[in-house]
Amino acid sequence: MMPSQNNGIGVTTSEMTNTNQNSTTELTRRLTAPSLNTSPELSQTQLLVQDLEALTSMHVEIDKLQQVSTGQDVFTLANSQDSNVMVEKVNTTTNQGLSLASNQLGNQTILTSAKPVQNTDVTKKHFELSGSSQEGQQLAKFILKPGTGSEPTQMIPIQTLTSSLSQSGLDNESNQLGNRTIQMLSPTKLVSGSPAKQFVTMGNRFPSPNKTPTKITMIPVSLGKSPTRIAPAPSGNMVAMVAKPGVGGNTYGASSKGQTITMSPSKVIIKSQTNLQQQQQQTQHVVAKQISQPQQVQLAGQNKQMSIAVTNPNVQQIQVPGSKFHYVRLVTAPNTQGSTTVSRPASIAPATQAKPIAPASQAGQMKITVPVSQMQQILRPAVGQRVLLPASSQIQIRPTTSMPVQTLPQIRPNIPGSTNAVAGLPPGATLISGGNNMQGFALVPAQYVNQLQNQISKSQAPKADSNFIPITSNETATSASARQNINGDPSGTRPRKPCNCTKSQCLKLYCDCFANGEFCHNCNCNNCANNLDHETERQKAVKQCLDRNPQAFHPKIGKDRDVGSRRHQKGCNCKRSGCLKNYCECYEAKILCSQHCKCVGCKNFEESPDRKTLMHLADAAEVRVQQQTAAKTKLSSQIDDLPVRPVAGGERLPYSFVTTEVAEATCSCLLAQAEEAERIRYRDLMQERMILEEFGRCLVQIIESANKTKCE
DNA sequence: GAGTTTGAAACT
DNA sequence: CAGTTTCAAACTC
Repeated sequence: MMPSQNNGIGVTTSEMTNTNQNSTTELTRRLTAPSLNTSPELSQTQLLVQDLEALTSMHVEIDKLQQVSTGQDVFTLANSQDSNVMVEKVNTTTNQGLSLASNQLGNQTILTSAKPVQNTDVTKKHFELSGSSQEGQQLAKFILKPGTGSEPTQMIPIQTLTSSLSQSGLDNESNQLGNRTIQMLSPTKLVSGSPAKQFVTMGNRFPSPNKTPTKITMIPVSLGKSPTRIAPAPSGNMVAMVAKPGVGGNTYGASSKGQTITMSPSKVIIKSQTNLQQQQQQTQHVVAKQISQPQQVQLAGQNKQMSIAVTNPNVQQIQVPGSKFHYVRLVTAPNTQGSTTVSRPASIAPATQAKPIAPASQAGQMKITVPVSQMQQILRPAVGQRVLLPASSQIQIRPTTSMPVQTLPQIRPNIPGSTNAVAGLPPGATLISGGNNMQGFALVPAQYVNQLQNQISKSQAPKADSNFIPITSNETATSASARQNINGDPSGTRPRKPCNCTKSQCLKLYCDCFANGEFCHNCNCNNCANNLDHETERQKAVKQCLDRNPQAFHPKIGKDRDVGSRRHQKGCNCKRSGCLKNYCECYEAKILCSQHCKCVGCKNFEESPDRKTLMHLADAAEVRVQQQTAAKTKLSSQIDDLPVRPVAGGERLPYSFVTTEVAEATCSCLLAQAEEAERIRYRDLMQERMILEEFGRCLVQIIESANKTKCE
């Protein structure tokens, strides 16, 4: 956690080395002064830019800035007579007219230049910003303060602001990872005082899609080491705010005339109203558990769609004891290209646009649509942490290793009009009804998101639709495959067996569901608390288990590093089963006992005759099952092909041909074949095969004679 | 389906 | 850490 004194970039005002230090210092002084926002001079547009990468690639316009802040809240963006500010691409060669902070400390880089651009529109102020950054490093954040008239526009590094935050009593946590810094504000700040204090009105310009991913936040926020961003709002009087998450916090907020959205990795609060004061009363929560890095939040104007863009799926789940929510830590995406540059979605599209937010090249995006007008229907109070997911895509979700709290093995699509569509939805899922826009959507626990994104990115992102806002996913939850199914199904696709717990509330490792990090679903358990409705208890239980054994949720069957084969990590302790029954975890996992086992009378070793016998039996049984399955399939297909003959009063069904006589004749044939196979002393398998083949021939005969009958 | 056996998990 | 108890799955009848 970066101390607030460090101001996020480790640069103090006195360290600035720009050419207009005096004016910068003066502005800094004003900013940090109690009368900061009441200063007429400061009632000018100020833009806080999170990092240089954003600056060098973004194109953001903020218009209709209003006086939204008073007092010491440095997040307030004061109104300006120049109602617009535009930040454009860096141009290091034409630095002029701005007071700049320039410094570099450690791996932190700050903006080095900015200049106003010739205004073509007198209502707008343009700036060109420049700076240097080291890839993947902390970047500076600035306040842009456009001058009026001949007064030079000033730029102040964000550390000044940060410092002010601390002084103003806000919870101010910052952290950095890679090139991201996020500061946290107390959530109480979100709702206390004049609402106007806390919001920034933003315009409806958006970064060009073909530019580098934009990272502009009105207020940078950090959750742990995770970067989080809020994008400028697209239209209307947008208000953006970010606050600290936590039991009440770390909330990213944005608001427009009709809506206020506060968003965090674990919680999204959406308010819908026309009055900011009413907002506080009408807050509803969309709790996004394990949501994948909500880096960008966008809001359209009233009656328009709210957009939530979430990028970078690298999420670590954070278990917070006693917390109602599952928190996530957002971590830097592993860079597979050897570069430290963190790739980001290239654009932030206006929610009002009828175009997809992200470029088409951004495969793997998950799209979320939340028509504001239906928000009340969609968002429920924080019963659980959920995120709105499109249920129309084929989704399979698998448990991940790193997440003790996990998901169901499968989410089936919600096909509009299908009554079965809801059957496969996970616990906590909420079907969306109502407007057309919501068709095919369901609210599901957000911890499914990782896996969901994983799947989506593997297959295909849903087609671009103006009704959707993408949640980009450029990396998948890789831990999913790590958990091996102890039943020998590493794919995890096999449906999990329902548990039958009666006393443990499914909150102990006795419960397979819980032990596998899954919610109970379609189980036969009593008094189950392994679900979203008992999150607190569940969290406690998870913590308890982890306290007892940090590896409690790790797969029991792993790979032996030396041998490279699967083995039980702890080994079994069997005493009476000889490790040849499913009581034995090794045997159950179809692996041999190892030196780690403390079993007595073990027969589960390579050369064990008992084991070999069992294996043969098991193999034979398996083959038998396969053959039966194949025969059934073949038979059913032949029956399907069997033509039906119309009879008086209706159609004659195929089985009408299989009379008692025919059945008896068939049995005779089969018996004869069995005797023949026995006489030849074929192995059991072969005998079965011969009989089945004979049965097939009988069937063919039946079918042929039926056809003849039909033709006659 | 009820009752028994078994071994992992939980507890002391 | 060892002994005991609890628990739910596996197994038997």
